[in-house]
Amino acid sequence: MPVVTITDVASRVGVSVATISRFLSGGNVREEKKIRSVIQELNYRPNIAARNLKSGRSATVAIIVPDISNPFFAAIVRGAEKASGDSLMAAIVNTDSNSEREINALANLYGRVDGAIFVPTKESDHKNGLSHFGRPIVFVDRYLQKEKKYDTVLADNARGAELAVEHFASEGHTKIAIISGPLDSTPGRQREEGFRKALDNSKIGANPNYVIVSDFTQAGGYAAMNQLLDLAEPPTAVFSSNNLMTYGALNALKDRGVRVPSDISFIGFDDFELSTLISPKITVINRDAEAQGAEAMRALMWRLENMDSKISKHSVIPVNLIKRESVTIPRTWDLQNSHKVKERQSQTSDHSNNKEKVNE
Amino acid sequence: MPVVTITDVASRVGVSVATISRFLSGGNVREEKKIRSVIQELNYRPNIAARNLKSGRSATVAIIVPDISNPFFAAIVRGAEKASGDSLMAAIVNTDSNSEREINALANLYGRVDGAIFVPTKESDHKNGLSHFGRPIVFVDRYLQKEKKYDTVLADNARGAELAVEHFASEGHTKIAIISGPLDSTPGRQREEGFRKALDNSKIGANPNYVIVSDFTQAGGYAAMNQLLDLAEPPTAVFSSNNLMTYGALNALKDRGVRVPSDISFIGFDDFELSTLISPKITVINRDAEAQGAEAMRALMWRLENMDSKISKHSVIPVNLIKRESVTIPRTWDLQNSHKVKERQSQTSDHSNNKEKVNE
DNA sequence: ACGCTCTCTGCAATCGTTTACATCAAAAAT
DNA sequence: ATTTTTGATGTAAACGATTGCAGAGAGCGT
Repeated sequence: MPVVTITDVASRVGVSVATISRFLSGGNVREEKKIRSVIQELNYRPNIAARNLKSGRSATVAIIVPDISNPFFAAIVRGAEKASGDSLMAAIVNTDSNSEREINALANLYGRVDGAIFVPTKESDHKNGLSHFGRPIVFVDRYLQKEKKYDTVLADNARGAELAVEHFASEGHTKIAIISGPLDSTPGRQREEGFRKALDNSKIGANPNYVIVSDFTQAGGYAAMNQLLDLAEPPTAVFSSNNLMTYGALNALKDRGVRVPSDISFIGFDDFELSTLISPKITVINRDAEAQGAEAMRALMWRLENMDSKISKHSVIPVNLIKRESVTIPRTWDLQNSHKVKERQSQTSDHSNNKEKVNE
Repeated sequence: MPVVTITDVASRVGVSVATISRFLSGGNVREEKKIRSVIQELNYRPNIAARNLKSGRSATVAIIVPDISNPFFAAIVRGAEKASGDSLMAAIVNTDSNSEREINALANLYGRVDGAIFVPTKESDHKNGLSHFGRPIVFVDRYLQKEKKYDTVLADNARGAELAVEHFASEGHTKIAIISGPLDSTPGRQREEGFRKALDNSKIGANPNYVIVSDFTQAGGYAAMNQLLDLAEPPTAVFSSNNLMTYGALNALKDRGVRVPSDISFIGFDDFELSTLISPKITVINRDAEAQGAEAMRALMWRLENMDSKISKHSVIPVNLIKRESVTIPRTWDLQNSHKVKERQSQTSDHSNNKEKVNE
């Protein structure tokens, strides 16, 4: 099975290679019909490497995510793929939430793709890997704080946290805790900030004991929830900043025999497949992750067509509250003793060095 | 920022491009040190398209899976990526369990990758997409029955089903049902066959009413479990052929207030993240999916080095039973009435057209 | 001093496309 | 009938790397 090239097709049809090439790129040619049949007959496929070399483009983009098995990232990828249509092929790269692997991926991808959709693990600097990459990058869900020139498609994280707090508050909760993601990741930071800002606005005030900074993993959520339950005055409501920590937190609750929502109310960020299988069904903050991925792909495609544009685009995906069964009013005992929380707050608020960040 | 090519490096160092190229591919050159520093200084990166064109290889392989958000496939991918090391880059392609998208992926990948690890959705024929692809393919977890020449890395599916049946039987169950995957997918077919063979071997015999052929989705599992519960004599033990259907089946059980394991015993194929979060903890048949992915990558890499070898390799990944809390002895009532099942079996066994397949 | 091997070098062809340019026939305008 | 316009075509030069080939020194044995 010899490899068939454009030259073979040309000589078989009896025209020059230029004509075949023009046909391939949609130009008008006289022998269109014959060309079509010869291509079919010889089963000719253009050599992509040659095409890339000449054109300087690969018609491929990368989608770089920390953990593709996380349903949320999977949805982002799906949305992006759908939006890419036939014109572009998407190569998914999994970094296992490992910054080193991110840098590696960018290096490997250099020259192979025309651009990338990137979900970095941390907000901290990527040295100069990005400029070396030298191609458009759209940041989704997370971004690098120091890299202002790149397009971003983020969720309305602060608003999501706010919705959770408001919902808790409307049910009468005052002892509201957050299991936060890492503060050097965009959603972790923004949700934590939103959470505390919302508490301040509602005059409940943030209790630093009720802010546990964890790591977006199931194990982290498990440990964080235990930490909250070990407090002298455990919270009556807990907001978990992502789906994996939600799994862990619920696991901890179950292991300690704490019932949801009668003992403690719970809201998680990001809906998850089994949210309705477990009991009770979990109330969550959600956003359309597929739409977010699609928006990112559109942004990237626009950028590829407008490489020289200096303006950077920043889209925000709305969030919403899905009420299910994991939130109810606090237990009577907690209601009666809620003044204690306020006392405790005023005692502790002075050494709350987290507080500063809220006002940034 | 002009693109810097090998020529720029060569002229800067004061040698020919051939020398630079030889340095790049590890040859001995006199000016090694200077070349290194100039490359650094100019930030030269070889043009991959040019390299691919000349060499005919891309140093990239594709991993094509039906649903990357399924933790099982995610594990396969992770294992494969790990095994690939630095020499190869892996591009993941998601087909959404859609045969058309599979064909499309193969076509798009043509020329872009040196080979592929492929998890097809169905066992039925891929027309001639595979031969058009013209590069090594290793089939993992699933394969195409008509394509004998390709390497495969399958799980010991039949043995897995057998383990489940044996475990049920050892607890005294005789009314054992399977929620099977589609019979035109490898694991679906092999698990169903293993299930029935095991029942036959154990002299319990397969009851066709207890074989529900579903579709490997959560909704399918839900419907299938309901169908089983609607039987005049529901089974006392149910084996679900994959993780997604397990979710659905457990959901159905919960919605109908059927308790596991006191009312019904349950085993699922493939472990899943939340298997210990839900109550009771689910007993499963498991296999090391990462190892399976790694084995596939090794097979592919071997094949790439031995393109002309005519022998095809077929590896089988072992399975094991993870005992947790979802299996116990059947309820007394069922025990007492177990003879009824046998009556029913003999009544229905004559119109069991599924039975034939066992003896294939 | 001679030929021999050994190691490194540059030259130039090559991989399979795309595309600027010139060409040329046919259709349209005069 | 002649000029102009139109549209498709072929020629040939890229794109940026790799590699067979031949040559040039250096080292070494005789």
